[in-house]
Amino acid sequence: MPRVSRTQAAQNRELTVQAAAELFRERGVDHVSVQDIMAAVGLTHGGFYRQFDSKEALLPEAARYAYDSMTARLTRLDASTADHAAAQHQFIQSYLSAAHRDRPGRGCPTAGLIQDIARTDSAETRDLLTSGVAQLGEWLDQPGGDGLVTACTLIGALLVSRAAAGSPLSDQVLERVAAALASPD
Amino acid sequence: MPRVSRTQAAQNRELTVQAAAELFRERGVDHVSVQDIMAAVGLTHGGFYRQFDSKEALLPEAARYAYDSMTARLTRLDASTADHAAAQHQFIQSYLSAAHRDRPGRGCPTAGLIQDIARTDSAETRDLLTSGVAQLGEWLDQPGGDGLVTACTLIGALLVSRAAAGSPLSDQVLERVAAALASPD
DNA sequence: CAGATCAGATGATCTACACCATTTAAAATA
DNA sequence: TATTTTAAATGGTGTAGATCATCTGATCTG
Repeated sequence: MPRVSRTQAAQNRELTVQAAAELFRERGVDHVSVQDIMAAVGLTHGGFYRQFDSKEALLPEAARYAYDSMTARLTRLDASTADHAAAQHQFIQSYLSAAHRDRPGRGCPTAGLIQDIARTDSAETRDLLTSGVAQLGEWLDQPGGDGLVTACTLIGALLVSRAAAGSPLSDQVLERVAAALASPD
Repeated sequence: MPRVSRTQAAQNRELTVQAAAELFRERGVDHVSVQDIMAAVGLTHGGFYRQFDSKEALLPEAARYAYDSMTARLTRLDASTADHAAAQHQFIQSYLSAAHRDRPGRGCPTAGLIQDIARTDSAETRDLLTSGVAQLGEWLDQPGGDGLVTACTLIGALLVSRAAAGSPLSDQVLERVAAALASPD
């Protein structure tokens, strides 16, 4: 059924970006077809190219959406906890949870998109990762240690845990990194 | 020119695995064609399927080769330094170097293959990563801190640095993580 | 050294997908 | 309501690349 209201069309576009943001993080850009994305929204692949220039052009938009979600999450955490240190602690706990490991689609944009961003030509997309990591690093900063280093540790641990999924090491990594980040060293 | 001596054929097979190990780490399995691999060895794509069942089947062999190289490197480092702590220090320095960032093809197998291994169905391949990370973690162990955590930090930092290549953050990450791992905290 | 073997070359097939030209009809507008 | 827009569907086209059937001739075996 062709033609939908303007607002509906705009919403469809928005939903397409969101679906891409989820699927890209889950499977990686290469393992998601335009059909997959459109099917996730309940549309057919044909209309895609009226809204976007190419599948590649969707990556920056998807990345922006994912990073915006992360920023919103950090803000929400600060609002709902006693102090920033408590927010940091809670973030680290959930970042290193099995749930986060097993659900990359709604998880950390950096962890989910890092490889696709590493090989994209789009400077815009690369900038999104760069500022996202910098922002997270600052948010994680604390008297005792460099937040940027903490961010790298979290990202590395999550990626290793995902790649090792199924083996005992996968859980061990999450536990031991959480323990190390909790103790003052 | 068809038909080559047995030893030549065996060497060709070996070279194919090595080329795949390099190309896979550089570009990721999806961005390397069977032709690319065979061309790197100086052969045509046709003969590939006499030696290997599929491109997928090459991943475990390539991963094994890459991890063996890493193990050899660690052993060599221990042999060429005063004590293990010195070897660890030197490893960390070179791991976090711009050269390592810019040359994934010969670099850390975990950093290079982590996404492809995360997606593969091959338990054998996943086991290679698992034991590789565990081994590196033990090798990096020290009185002050958990080597597995250090390994995650290194891997995360390298991946972030690669994805951010070109921006100042890319160098910053390497420097600040190196500084953090050098100081006792 | 004759016959069997098989590494590697050639060329083709088959599939998956990105991308696009065209159509349709509902919504927007006048 | 008549006209104009345009979102989305349909149905391709073109290409890349994995896989394989077949051929060739050098190497290996007896």
